[in-house]
Amino acid sequence: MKKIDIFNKLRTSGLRPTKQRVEIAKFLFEREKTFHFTVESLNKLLEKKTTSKFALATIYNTVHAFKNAGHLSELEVKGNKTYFDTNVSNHHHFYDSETSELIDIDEKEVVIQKIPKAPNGKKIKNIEVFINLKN
Amino acid sequence: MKKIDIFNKLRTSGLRPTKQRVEIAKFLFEREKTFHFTVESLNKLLEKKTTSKFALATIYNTVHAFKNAGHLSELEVKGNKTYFDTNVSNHHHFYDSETSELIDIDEKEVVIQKIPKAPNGKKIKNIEVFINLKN
DNA sequence: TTTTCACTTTAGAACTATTATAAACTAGAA
DNA sequence: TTCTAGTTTATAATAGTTCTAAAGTGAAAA
Ligand SMILES: [Mn+2]
Ligand SMILES: [Mn+2]
Ligand SMILES: [Zn+2]
Ligand SMILES: [Zn+2]
Repeated sequence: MKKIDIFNKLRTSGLRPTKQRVEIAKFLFEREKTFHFTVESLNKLLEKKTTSKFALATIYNTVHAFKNAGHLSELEVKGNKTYFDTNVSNHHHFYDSETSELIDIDEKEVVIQKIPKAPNGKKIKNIEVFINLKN
Repeated sequence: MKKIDIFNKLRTSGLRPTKQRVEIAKFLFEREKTFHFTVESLNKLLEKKTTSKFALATIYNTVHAFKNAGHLSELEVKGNKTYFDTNVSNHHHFYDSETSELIDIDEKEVVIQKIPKAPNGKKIKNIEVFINLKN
């Protein structure tokens, strides 16, 4: 994803392409593989990989703006920190609780044969499968 | 589960059956259906349903002691609070994010036909399925 | 261009969930 | 009954996140 695309991505989301947002967007979205992170881990990586520095509040603001724009999704992971995912399609995860490492599983790699029907007047929105790993 | 059983459950877990532990254990374990809760919700319910009062730290201590003893499991739910589950067997959940309500699904109610193999030298510990609901 | 201003960033305060501390209390062995 | 390790408790400390309001800035309008 090139700079012009980052600009468009931000603009079409109603987000002004500020210096900070562009740099964080490049870091998050210009990569081949899915990236799973917490605000803390993102902050550390940005400190390491870029010369600019960002207020922690800006990282929170930006990550939430991207999430609200549909460019990031939030993950359910044990512990008190919020995890984010650059893969916003329906997909599943391997999870290694010892290393807190998450690995994407494409939706098509998991086939479910049988599930119970949704309770009362509710419908199924989506299904998430976590495969917990050990050594 | 009767009082004597609560006493045994605590004793055999190496936990002294104190007034507080017995009362919390009765509240958590003397019920037909699975109970999903946060420390905050448990605290409020204990205030309402019992005459004794408990220091918040005691509720944290007790819940963690029960978890370490294998009487409670921890759940992965979006948000910053830690959820606990009185069902410690492998099972799945319906989840309604609007009400934060969790409903148990027995392991046998979900049949998975195909999953990818675990990465590198790792093995699959268990599989958790979350069925997200909408109205 | 320059001006203007709504939007954004920022440092720090505030807030919320959780854990640590250490003094007072207590279950239960002796 | 005495004794003590284990437990409870109030409170402080910590960690993750959100709020606040002042300073800065992108970009539309003049
Ligand atoms: Mn979490
Ligand atoms: Mn959580
Ligand atoms: Zn993912
Ligand atoms: Zn459950």
